[in-house]
Amino acid sequence: MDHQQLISETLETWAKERPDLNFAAMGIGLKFDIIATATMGLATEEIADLGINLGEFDVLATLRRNGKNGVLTPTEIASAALVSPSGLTHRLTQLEKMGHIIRQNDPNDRRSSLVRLTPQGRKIADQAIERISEHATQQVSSFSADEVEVLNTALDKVLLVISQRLTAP
Amino acid sequence: MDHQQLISETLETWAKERPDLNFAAMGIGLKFDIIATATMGLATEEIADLGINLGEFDVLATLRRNGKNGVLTPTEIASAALVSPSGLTHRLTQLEKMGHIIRQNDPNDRRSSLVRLTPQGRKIADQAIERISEHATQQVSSFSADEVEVLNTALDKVLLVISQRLTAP
DNA sequence: TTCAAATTGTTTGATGTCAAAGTAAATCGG
DNA sequence: CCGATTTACTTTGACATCAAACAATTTGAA
Repeated sequence: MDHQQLISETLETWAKERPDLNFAAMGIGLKFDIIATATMGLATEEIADLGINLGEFDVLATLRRNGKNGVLTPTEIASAALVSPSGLTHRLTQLEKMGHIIRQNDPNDRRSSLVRLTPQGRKIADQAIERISEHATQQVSSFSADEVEVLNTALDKVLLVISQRLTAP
Repeated sequence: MDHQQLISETLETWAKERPDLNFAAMGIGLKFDIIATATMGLATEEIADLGINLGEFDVLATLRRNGKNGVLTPTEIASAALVSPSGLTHRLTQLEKMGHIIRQNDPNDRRSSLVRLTPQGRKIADQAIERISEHATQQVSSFSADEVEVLNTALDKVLLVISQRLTAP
């Protein structure tokens, strides 16, 4: 069964069982979830042969993006990549094994460390971002510029609601 | 840092480092991911005190929705809940421990089994769907009916692209 | 100065998921 | 009718993630 059909059938049967509730908004949430899961799954496949997953790419990308020397502390990476400290430790360990990053001592703060992108890691990051950006572009290639604009605006509005809800629970 | 800001900063720095690539579409993908993750996280919190997570709710909901007797086979549930067979087995085991479902032998096919919602499980499912539908409604409460319509249309279009891409890899 | 509090990164333990192998039973082709 | 294939579910092993506990270090206030 098709995803669209699955969602509409879900909403219809719920409406029949619980006519006292309103399910219109829930459909939007379901769609977000299915779209995000599928999109991330496809992106993961795009870079699988580079030997990294999407989380590891996110770390490389954060280092690659951050300018001249490609050096950041784990704390800086974690907040940019929206990952827990323990999750980041694991990613860094994997990336270091692969030779994509190295961990050095921070001369100014011995609690901390400096994560440095290696030339090899930089190369992988560049290959991955090419594929991922192209894949994303292709995914909305059937949209007009106006439609992309409308979609972005709507997404921004949802993001705003979420940010408010997260900061003021 | 705010999610919106994080995304726009990411896109801007990428554009500076790789002016040869187009990142407009990638921003949409990032937004989908962040929205879906946050939405599912909030929904999980909504039902946490019922003792179930979102995956387990999905199983209860599938049974609850499916009409008169609340009985389905694991295969039927798995395809409706978009979960792997092994993942479903684990969810059913947990739900059975809690007394929300029971597994019975299928008299017609001894390979199969019948998963039945208990009265207690039905009660939990009803409480959960109330909270989740209300939470979803609240999340888009700042949207006009027109805006909801526009958003749904855009999401449907993305879903269509994804379905095509998944069925024809 | 000194010691309590905060910060940084890692370790540990638990969870939820999947892919692949495994077991059991039904079905289908010759 | 019987062996091979398919189907249905479970088990196993691996993985990514998180929260909480931890160790090392810095900061800041008395």
